[in-house]
Amino acid sequence: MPSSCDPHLYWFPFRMPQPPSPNPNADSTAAAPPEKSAVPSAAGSLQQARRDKLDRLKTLGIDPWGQRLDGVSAMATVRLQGDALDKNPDPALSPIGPIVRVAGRIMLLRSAGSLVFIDLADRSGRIQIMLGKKQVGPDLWKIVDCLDLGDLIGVDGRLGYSKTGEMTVFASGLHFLTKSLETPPDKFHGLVDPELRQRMRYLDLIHGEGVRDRFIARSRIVEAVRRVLAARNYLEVEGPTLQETAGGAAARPFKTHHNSLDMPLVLRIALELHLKRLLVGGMDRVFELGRVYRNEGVSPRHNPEFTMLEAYEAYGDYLTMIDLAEAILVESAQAAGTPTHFEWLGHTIDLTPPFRRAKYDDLLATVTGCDPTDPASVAAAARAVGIETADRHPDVIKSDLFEARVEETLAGPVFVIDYPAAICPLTKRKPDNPQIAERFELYVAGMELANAYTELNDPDLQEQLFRTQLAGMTADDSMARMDHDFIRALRHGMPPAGGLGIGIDRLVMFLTAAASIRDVILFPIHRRLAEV
RNA sequence: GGGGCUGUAGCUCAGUUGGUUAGAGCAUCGGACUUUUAAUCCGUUGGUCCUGGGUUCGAGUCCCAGCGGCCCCA
Repeated sequence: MPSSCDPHLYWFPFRMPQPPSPNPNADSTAAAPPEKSAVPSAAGSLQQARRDKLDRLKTLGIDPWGQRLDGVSAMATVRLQGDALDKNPDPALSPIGPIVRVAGRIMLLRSAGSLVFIDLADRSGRIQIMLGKKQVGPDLWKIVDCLDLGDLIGVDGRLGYSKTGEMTVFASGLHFLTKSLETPPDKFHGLVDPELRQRMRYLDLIHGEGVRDRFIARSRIVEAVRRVLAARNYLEVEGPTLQETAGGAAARPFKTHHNSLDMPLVLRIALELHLKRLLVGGMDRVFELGRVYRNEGVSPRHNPEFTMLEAYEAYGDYLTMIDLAEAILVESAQAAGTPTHFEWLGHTIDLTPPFRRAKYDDLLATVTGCDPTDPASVAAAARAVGIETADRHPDVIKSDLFEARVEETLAGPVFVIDYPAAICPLTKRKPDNPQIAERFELYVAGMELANAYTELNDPDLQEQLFRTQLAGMTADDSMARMDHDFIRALRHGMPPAGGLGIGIDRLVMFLTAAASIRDVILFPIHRRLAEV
């Protein structure tokens, strides 16, 4: 696995979905506290063997749960040192390198008589350790006898190359750090069952190829997002996640309750309305990177909690935010090590800026052949693909048609600009055409990645649009719930502004070529396990 | 909500037309080996075949229901 040894390579090719795998009960068995069962089971005897070694360590005066160990070098650093050495395979001349100290988890363990080879892993990579009975002496050798796959150890030794040319730390010192009492997954296949991988992410991170690197990439991407915004003098803020009214998006909220205030609350579904209040408050350029919660279905592209970036810039508009979105994408891609050209979800992606820009109506006309300015023509095209048109707003029909026909054609990245106004209740209309809203969405591989507006700052129009949206809808389904305090804030004067939202999980999916949002969320939601 | 696939040892997987006591690799335990690379070789241990019904002389296998998982569609 050269990839996990290279601290600068975070990008991994699309991982094919693995076939489902057996044994949903294994998880609950493993999660249960160890029981001394009268009936010997495989799990029980495997655990017992490890507990026996734990006891042997105690007898030897070794703390099986370890202590602080200073001066540990990362595997990647040690490998760079090793690369600079003479790769002399002659055992008489090797090792010749510096003495290093490494620490990590035992991934592979090969015993050849009184010689033991270990593959030791930390976050940055792996390195081979050689322990010789003669070299470490009888006392340390008793500890070597107690080692299992999965244990954590520290090793002092000279860096060099084995007879077969493998970079190796030839151990002279051994620090036992932590005993592992559970059997690790198959050392070659690792954890395959996607459910087990997600429920036991800690194992997936240890054994799954590219898994850890993908989450490292996620961290680098978030760093890059903050870097781009900080460079533009944006201020990072934190709005409330507990709210009285869930506004800023069309989604059902999770409901909760505050005990001492005896007050029903909902979890936020968007960051928008509070960030705009901050524009009123003179914060001028603000962003929040935060979790939002939507009480909706689960799919390869949806998790009930996910991470959003929203950024608002006073005195800008949606075209300001196009530049910002493109900068964020380009910088993030560099940070994640994403190649400029790659395949994702069946689409060929070219990340070379500037990204294509296309008008909503033009795309609709090209793909469907209808006249987007003529509601009758749009409705006819919609009915042709089975969309209900009776008693529905023309813009809603247009939006459904766009989703049905155009989205899947957008390999992207492409900025779709100028949306039908009626589906954009928080967006400023074009000065010369109130039917068109100053909005863009960024599409890649048929998926919405970013969404931005010239923000509506007319309090009377905003209130009217809230009421229009509310009419004929249940509160749960409303696109925009009435938020009187927000309207009052607008009456105090919100500067003209551009606003941008990016789904961070989808951004990470895109830049690491993940097929499912569950591959980029460490602990995605799961059904509860059946009672055993 | 509809459809398809799927659940067997700690992990990864076989399991024939329904037929004796359910198998393999890894892992475990015991043995050999001071240069191994998923080490190898010899031996060993380990099972609520997801759960509950049903059909049958006989069910891991067929039927029904349920609980999970993956995918597609809405």
